[in-house]
Amino acid sequence: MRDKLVLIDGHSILNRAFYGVPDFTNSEGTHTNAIFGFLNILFKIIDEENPKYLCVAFDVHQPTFRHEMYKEYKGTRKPMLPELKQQVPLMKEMLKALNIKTTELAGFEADDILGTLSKAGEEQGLEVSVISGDRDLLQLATEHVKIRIPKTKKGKTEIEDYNVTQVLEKYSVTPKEFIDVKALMGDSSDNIPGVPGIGEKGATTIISEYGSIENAFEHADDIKNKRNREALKEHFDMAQMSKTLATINTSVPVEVKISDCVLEDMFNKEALAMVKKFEFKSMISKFDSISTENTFEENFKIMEDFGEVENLLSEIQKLKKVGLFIDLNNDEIRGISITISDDETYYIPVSGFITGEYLKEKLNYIVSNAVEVSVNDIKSNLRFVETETENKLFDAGIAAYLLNPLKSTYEYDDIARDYLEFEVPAYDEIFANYKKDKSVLENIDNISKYASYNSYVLYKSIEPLKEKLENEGMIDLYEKIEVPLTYALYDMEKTGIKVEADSLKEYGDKLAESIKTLEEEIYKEAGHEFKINSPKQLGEILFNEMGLPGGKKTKTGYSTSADVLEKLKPDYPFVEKILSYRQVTKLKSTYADGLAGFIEEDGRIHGKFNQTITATGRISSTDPNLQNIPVRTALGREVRKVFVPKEGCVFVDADYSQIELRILAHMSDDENLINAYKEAKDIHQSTASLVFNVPLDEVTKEQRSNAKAVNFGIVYGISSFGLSQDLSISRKEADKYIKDYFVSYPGVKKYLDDAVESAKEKGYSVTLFGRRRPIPELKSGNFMQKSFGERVAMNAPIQGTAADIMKIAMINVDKALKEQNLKSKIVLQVHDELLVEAYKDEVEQVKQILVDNMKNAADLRVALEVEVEVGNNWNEAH
DNA sequence: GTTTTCACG
DNA sequence: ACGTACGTGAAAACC
Repeated sequence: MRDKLVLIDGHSILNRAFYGVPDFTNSEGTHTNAIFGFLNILFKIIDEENPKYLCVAFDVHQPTFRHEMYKEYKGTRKPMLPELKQQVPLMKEMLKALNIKTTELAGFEADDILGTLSKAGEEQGLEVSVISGDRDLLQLATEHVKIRIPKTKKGKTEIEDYNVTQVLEKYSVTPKEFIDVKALMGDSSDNIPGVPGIGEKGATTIISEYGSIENAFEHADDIKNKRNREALKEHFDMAQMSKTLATINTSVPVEVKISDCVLEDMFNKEALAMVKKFEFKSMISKFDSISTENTFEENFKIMEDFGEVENLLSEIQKLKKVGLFIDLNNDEIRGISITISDDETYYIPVSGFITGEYLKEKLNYIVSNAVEVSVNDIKSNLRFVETETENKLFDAGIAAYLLNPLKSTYEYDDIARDYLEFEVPAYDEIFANYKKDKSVLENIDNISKYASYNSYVLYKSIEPLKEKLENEGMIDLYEKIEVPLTYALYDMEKTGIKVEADSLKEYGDKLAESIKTLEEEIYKEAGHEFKINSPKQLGEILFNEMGLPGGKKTKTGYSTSADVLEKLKPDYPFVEKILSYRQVTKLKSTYADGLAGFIEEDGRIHGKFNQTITATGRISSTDPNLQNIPVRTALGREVRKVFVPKEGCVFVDADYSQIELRILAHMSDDENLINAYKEAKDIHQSTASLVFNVPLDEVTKEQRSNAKAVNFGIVYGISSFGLSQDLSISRKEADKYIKDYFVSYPGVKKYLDDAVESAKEKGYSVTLFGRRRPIPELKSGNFMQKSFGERVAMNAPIQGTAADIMKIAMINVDKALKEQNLKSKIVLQVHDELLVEAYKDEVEQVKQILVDNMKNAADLRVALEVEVEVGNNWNEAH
């Protein structure tokens, strides 16, 4: 067997990866998609070929020899986008870390280096693979050199291979002849002019017959196609020049020797550190073999002896701070890990005399005897803690979230990397291969290692996180808002909300009937059965089989979204049935069936309210999502009727009225907007009056509704395109609305401009309470991304401030309910709405508490208004 | 696992 | 020329 040499065309593959992989950044805002794609291709190739040698060639960005001769043809290539450009040096660093040889040569293109090395490799008796996205290189294919062209589609990389036979099959010419084909047809991306008038087809025909441009020119008179014949005769000089340009130089003075390119020790510490920095989570498992060596581990102990544990914990009263991790298995305590000093970390598993109950007891002992206990998520730990925790628990997850709300997780490994400047193995590394081999999840060494790293990092992170919060002006936000809130949320989750399972079932049955009827009607009109909820099949039927007007919209085919169908509805009653079908199936699957699965034995749903998810500071709701229960249609609202207060209670529902617009009025200090609120005007009507320049009492319904859309648009970070879409008007008209709006509210205009400018300067936007949202998109060279960043800069302070205010209100409502010894409890929060399950004799007090605390949560230049209602189900109360 | 759609604020 | 309104989560279809 011949040894293998793999040669990679660096820029070409990076470029392919950049355009083939959707744009993304790590949490620092560095674009990493091209690097990710490159590595995927690299690892795939290495997996397949297991080469002995590997080398990556890059272009130097200087005029190359071949192009130097014909400078006038340079310059049509587009400049590299900054998102890609910034990845080039990082890619080279990454390769260096992987111990992969890279090479570049001033004055020559990567092609030439690859050509030279592939020839040399073949001569040394190696089997050579050249990896490039560029078909130019096909000319290099020989018996022992194959060209491999990776294609990234839909996240998967597939590689097309070309040896001599395959080139011949696909292009009907030999690799050498391929140069001549190119000389005739040209290549605009490579600045090869070719012969005007001869395209791919003509070039292939000529060369497959005559073998070369020279021979073809000699026999030019025999060429049958008149246009091609004349073109070749007239422009033979162009063809010759193009051939020079297209020919890869296979004898350039490369500095590297193939023997320098031995592939070894790729998966080392440095490379792992970079992969982690880039946050390529899926690649970390490739480094399994090295992840075992670690410096802290020696300080981690497993403590199974009852006496030892007792002894250890008896010292606890001296402790200032503790890092604590509760290890759960099926919701039961399986062990705990505590870190009590830099080199004392203990994992205590449940075994023998050490029972779950015992550990829970000790846990409470620790909390009451330590000055400060650092945990990752207070809310999820609270069910094991019965002792008073006031000001004792530090929540590293929440702190890390405030410092960067854009991350998807705030695990110990993220925290170590971001705030402690060291790397620790992540879950996937410790439990390597658990997807294939479940036993690794049971392995005590893995379990203790995981638990220990958790408590160790939690222990170490208190000061760095607090210091950072302090420096960034968010310590109050953390202490006064987020931490108290997490207790309020814990209570809400524990309380849950009662849902009538029987009524929900009936509702589901009713929907099922309706679905059946609609289905039959739809199949009848379509002429056959199909998956109505498949956009692909539906698009095919609507726009091809039935010939409805409307073109493509999505990457994959026709758009069949509601706003497209809505426009077709008046002319085609059929699509109305589709829309109904969509609505009814949605209600059934997501709500009727979906919610039923979450009703617990107490007849209540205990959903989760997540505090570290959103970019703006809102809370989110999952398992199930209780913040998107239908309200806009009558049939949807039926769902709300099954949400009921328990026996002896009613619901009291309190709603902020237009909180975001009021915040805008406050933050912009716009005179007209503030006055409108002060005079208690209908804000949309008032806006319409100003924007359309009509007296207040002459504002039409349509004008009001348009003004309402503009008001929404302002809060979202207005764009004429967005507004035009929403109102189904032209962009020009939308533009005029916006202009007129800004004339009416010049303060708002100034505020929004300032918000964008300030965010550009600082890199983040800020709410009234100091909450930050980083906006890396503002630095993008991509128009679309940058525009997105600008809209975010306008929206985030407003949406975020509203979230802050609601959080303050919740804390105070919760506190007031307790202080007044009421049994009534908050059960839901839906961004600007609070739902309280109120005992009947507490209703008046509850109403008062809600209104007072919500109104007084912030002192703005315009008053916050709260609407409060009472009902026997959520629908009635809202 | 990704894409599309749609429910809410 | 580009191609979107801001913030979420869940289900079905498809690959």
